[in-house]
Amino acid sequence: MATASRSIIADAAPPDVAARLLAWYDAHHRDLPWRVPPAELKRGVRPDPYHVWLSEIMLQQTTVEAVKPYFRDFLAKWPDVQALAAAPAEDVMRAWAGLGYYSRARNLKACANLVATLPDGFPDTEDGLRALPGIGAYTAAAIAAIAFGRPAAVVDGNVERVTARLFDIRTPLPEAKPEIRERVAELVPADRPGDFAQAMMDLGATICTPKRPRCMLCPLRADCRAILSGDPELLPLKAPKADRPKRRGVAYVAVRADGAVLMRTRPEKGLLGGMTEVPSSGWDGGRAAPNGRDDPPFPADWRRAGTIAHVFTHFSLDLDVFRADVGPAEAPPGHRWVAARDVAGEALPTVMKKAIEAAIPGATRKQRTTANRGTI
DNA sequence: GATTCGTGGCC
DNA sequence: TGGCCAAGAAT
Repeated sequence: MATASRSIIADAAPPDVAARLLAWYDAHHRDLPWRVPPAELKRGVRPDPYHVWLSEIMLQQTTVEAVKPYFRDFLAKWPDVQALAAAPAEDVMRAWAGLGYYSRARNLKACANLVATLPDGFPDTEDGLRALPGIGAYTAAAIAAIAFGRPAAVVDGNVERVTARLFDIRTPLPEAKPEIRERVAELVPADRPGDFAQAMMDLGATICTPKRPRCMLCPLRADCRAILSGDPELLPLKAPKADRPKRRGVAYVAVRADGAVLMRTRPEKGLLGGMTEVPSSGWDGGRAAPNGRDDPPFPADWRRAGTIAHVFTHFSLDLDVFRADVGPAEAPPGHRWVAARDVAGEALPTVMKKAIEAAIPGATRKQRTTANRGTI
């Protein structure tokens, strides 16, 4: 009888799933620097689209804890999109250094430049947002829902996991994405789409976690089909990942008598695009260990300073670091001498900080300077 | 659809 | 230790 009565829409979710999730969110939401909490939202406070956009770009494939200090720093430096648009691109890259996925910073700057010319600022629709650089399907939906109250289906990794478990979807990712998107779209409530999106993500981050989900605390426990028909932790299924090859390279840290370090800027596109590096060999896996005689930026008494290991998304790198102490010299074409006190302020990706630290301990540590000690 | 693109924390 | 994962986008 019960089975017969629900047979027409046998796999539809109960109509009050969103309401129960929102009630949980009201009580258990995370307090985040870029978030307008539900109580304030109900009081009429509107999120700043610039804050929402900036945080969403930073949060792409990046943990909340890693983003927090960068978000605060960016807001302090550039309080609105006009300020960011007016900033030199190099300053933006320097501020982004360490956060990873550096094309995000380039796209961020390009997007700010564009939005600053629009009379109404950020577009308030999913399609309009989707057309901007650095904004894909997820981010467009997230900004549309959170900043503008649009009923968009916001699907990130958290939502994929929660939804796959809620509906016991056993199709592996990424094949299951369209089905998941449809399921989420059916759940989005008309009145609080932004809070719903953030509630799904908070649930995924704190309760419906990848490992050892805390199902006993889950507000959707009664609705979850993975609990009934299996082990929620096993979902979502995922296609096997490509292996991560090992590569090796050589980095050269040339130190002048006054402490200046020889550096250059990487090409705009590709790995670590637009970021600062010390001269180095290619990082091809085929190259045998440091035969480095041919690679140094100029002949000198290069001495091994150590080897650093670094893991990128698609390869692991062992980098042999050589150091040479040299006298006054012209920087080779495409290179520049960076004064000792300015090294820490360069747009150094983490792998380069490691390499420089191996040759000059303490060189990349940020310290007070006369430039920032007295001001502000 | 498959690749490329960082980094740090966790178990 | 090494694999996994994190509010994905661009090509």
